[in-house]
Amino acid sequence: MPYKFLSDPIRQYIYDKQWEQLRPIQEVAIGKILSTNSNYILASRTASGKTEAAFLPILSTVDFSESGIQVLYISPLIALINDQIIRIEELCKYIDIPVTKWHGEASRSGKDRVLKEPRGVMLITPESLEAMFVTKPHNITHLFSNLKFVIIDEIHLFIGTDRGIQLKSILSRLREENKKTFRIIGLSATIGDYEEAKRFTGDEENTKVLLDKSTKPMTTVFRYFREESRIELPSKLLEDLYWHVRDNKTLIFPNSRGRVEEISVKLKNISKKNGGHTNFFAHHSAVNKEEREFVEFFAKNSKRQNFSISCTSTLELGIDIGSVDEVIQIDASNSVSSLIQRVGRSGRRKGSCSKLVLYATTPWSMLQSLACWNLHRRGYIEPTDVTVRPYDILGHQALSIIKGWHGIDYKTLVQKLSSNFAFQNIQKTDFFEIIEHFIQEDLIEKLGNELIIGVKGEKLVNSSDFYSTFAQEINLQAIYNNNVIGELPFSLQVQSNNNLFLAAKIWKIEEVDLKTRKVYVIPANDGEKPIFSGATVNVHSSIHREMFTILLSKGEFDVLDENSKLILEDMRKIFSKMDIKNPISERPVMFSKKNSKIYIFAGSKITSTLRYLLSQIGLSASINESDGYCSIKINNAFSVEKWNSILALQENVDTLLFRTLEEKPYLIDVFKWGKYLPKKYIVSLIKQKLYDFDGAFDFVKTIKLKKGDEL
DNA sequence: GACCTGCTGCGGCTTG
Repeated sequence: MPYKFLSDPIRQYIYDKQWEQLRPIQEVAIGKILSTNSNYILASRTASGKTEAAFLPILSTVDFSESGIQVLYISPLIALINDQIIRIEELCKYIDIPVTKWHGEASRSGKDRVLKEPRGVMLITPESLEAMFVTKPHNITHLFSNLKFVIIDEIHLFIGTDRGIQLKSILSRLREENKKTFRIIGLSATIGDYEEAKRFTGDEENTKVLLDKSTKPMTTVFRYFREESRIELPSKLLEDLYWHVRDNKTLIFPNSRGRVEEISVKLKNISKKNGGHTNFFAHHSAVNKEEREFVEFFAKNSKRQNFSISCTSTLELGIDIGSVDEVIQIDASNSVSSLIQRVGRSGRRKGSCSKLVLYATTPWSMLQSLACWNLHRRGYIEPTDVTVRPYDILGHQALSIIKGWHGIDYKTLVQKLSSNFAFQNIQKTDFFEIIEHFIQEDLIEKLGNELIIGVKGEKLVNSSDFYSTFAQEINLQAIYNNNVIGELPFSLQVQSNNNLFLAAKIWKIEEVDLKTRKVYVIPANDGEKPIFSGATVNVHSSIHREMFTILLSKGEFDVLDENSKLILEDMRKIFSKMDIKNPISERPVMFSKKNSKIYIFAGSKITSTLRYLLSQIGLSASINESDGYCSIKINNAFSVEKWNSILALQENVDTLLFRTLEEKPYLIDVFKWGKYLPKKYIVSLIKQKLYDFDGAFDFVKTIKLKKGDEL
């Protein structure tokens, strides 16, 4: 019984909380964290008590009479820090240690207090740590040279991503500041690749995964309403949805900000006609922050009142909005991980179960939704793509180190970069090449053996934009009566006298001021959803493969409504004619004298790589939206010879990409920190991040194309 | 088809 190994004050906390027993992940984590010196990844479902599983043993074992911050909690979101600090402060009262939040919106006074007397626990974002390394490196030593534990919340968001590589580098730099090693505890409900998660600590050997695979019972319903137009949702779907949400607390996830607005405004209108409540909200990145916080507050504190929040992934993570009765997904989620996080927002109360409603408006979206749900049911979570050689973040961190040190010896910099575990797969010769290029480009200046920030580099490192790995989207601010409602993108839609939805309300645009990037609006009664533009969607190969498998199998799904069943039956009928015996090694191809269509079912990355390769052998190829992005259409006759000739490109991929970069120089803008690198590293980043050439060539080599129907 | 996340320093202002 690990409970007895906890310190007295922590046991008192548990007693006062009237917990009858510890959760499974807590039992295991307490035992392991207290009895070993390993790093741990705590993987268990949402609302299973992971935060306490980490903090209870850590607060039991750390000697807080020593000076310095000893426990550092790192979160990807400010909102999460603001929620967690309440729970953590309550816990820390029992051992009488201070808890400080440190992020861009945290108070100056709290920061000043902890700088005067560094002690206890700190909650921080990766960017705030980066900023401290760049502008106040003495504070890093002052605060963090006696760290015992680093806790990383929602660690799946960091694994393999740019932001995660930056955090890895920061952890590596923190290790340098500490004579004794600190331990790392990562928390997540959706880890798809445990080996990669272990590598995140920089000490794979000494990192263990504590996994609680148990799930909450979940009820699922599929609903199908065929789309009537490309722009608006079917009115019958909205009617059906309304009767579903009116007497519940619900979250609705429609995958795009425009749809979020459409749904919240239209549901509110339907509710008005039927005399229902008016608590229909919109929550996404372009809704003003105060409004979003109001919506979160409303959800958390509404005991009796029902509500319906239409939202994007802003409400996917652990921000505390309490529990909702039902989670509704409109058209398929693009990952299993995302679906799990969303479902986890319902049924959080003890004894209740998660309720999920999956609406679809096209056959392919229904199929993708079914595939995600089926993979989740089998306990599968897709791994995230990992950038193995992150040259761009390397360049960024080189600038960060030089700036923080106010100049550094050339050799010392290379030594620091090559011992940094975030860059362990990058060759030493590449460090030199990148630094030399930065010197040529005036990002770095060389004075003898000393490197300082160059003229052009100063502009970069002195901007607040330097601390993050992701780019800021530039929008227009929508203003009514001196209040900011939210943001609208630059588009033809944003013109005087146009009416648009924003923040679940309808507005008429009175004036657009492009200079100050402001749009002045007044309330209106009718309008349309705003059009936002976004990044490319990345659907993992496992989802496409599962879709194909479902199409070729005969298994029935009780969760489908009658319409969905008929749709699936129709799709299966078409594919049954294609003579595919093995969904793993065969794909259908359909062609006529003029056109052809190849079903890929191998994920977005391989599909777009194949499309690129086909265009490079002179074929006009496009990814087919009407097949759920699972097929490629070619405006030429198909021949096996042509298809196989793709393989001849295998040795020339770099040359092709160099040429593409020349033709389309704007492509490098995709990489916020990559655009300053020598061309060959940009080409490498394209290969690592945008495409999957190995996967594509492997597809051509191993997949047998079988002739299906004529087009 | 089209998610999300973060931020210093400084000048200049107001307020106690």
